[in-house]
Amino acid sequence: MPHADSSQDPREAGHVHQETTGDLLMSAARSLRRAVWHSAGEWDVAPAQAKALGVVCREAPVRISRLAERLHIAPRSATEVVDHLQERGLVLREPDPVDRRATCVVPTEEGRRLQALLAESRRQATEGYLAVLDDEERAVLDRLVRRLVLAERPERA
Amino acid sequence: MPHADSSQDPREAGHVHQETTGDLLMSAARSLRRAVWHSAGEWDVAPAQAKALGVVCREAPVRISRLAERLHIAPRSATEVVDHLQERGLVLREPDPVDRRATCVVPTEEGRRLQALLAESRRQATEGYLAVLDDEERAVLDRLVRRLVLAERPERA
DNA sequence: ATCAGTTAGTGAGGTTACCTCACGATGAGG
DNA sequence: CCTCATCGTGAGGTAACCTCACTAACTGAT
Repeated sequence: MPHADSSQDPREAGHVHQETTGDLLMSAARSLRRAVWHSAGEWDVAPAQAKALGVVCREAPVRISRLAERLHIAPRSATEVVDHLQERGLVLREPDPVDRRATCVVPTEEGRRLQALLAESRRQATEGYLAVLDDEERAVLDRLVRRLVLAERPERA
Repeated sequence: MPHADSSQDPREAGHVHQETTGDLLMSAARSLRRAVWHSAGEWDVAPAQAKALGVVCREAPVRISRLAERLHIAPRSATEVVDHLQERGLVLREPDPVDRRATCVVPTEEGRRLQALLAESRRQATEGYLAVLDDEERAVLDRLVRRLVLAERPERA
């Protein structure tokens, strides 16, 4: 009845072997996300904000509605993401010159610098996480997960 | 400047090709999570509740503190998860016979039935998502992601 | 038996990150 | 001009987590 010593609990002993490929895929991704999140710890940037900053730097000037699409969130929520980034001096709002209803978001110099640091830390964390696989295995994994992702967005091939 | 027609935006054309293995892994997992979530839509169960119900059914009777460990959340939060499951008649709280401070959570018949349905729907959604890969590719993917996961929990091998 | 330290669950209060609805300003097309 | 649609955001809300504090109960030493 008590679960004081989980390392002796027979119900867990073979747990990894019972996990399906799907479970493992999600588990691996979760671990990678944690590694990436942890690697960016010194800059205190939430994942959603980091992602938004990345979109802004890549697609500037970008409308808030467009940012919402890219982040898969409601436009109202994208407003708040931009609020936070702007508060930190990482982005600016500018009027859209061709449509006065719209607002364009652009990165500041500081925003671009932070984005570059975050991208590098993300790259290193990923590299470290995948280091358990050799070059060929990584190439195979890349091919397989790319297949999965492309199957969902064939128009992007 | 305007992004009205994103399918014509050259900045996105080669996007998938620029994505790293890590990005793709996380993207694939996200899509799988969405597929699983969507497949369970008719039962209106949040992912966290589904996961908790699974733990309760597998390890019953299970203490709330143990459940919190398994869910990687604070015990206080596990209390609320159990509250919600109990409100839906899916689990019951019982006194722990060996420690009067503790509470054990057990599934109801309805809870077990729903868990079985959720597990099957999860299995089917995963199967569907991975169908784009042939048997051998799936086996390779399984092996690779299992390597990644085991590298993190070697004591569970 | 007593006591100090620890454990278990939960009330109280809080935060984050999302959401819907509604609204004013603006644009497109008839 | 008018109707309908678009854009961003104010107002208000929820889910899912958290910390802190507390009471009840347990453990082990004396």
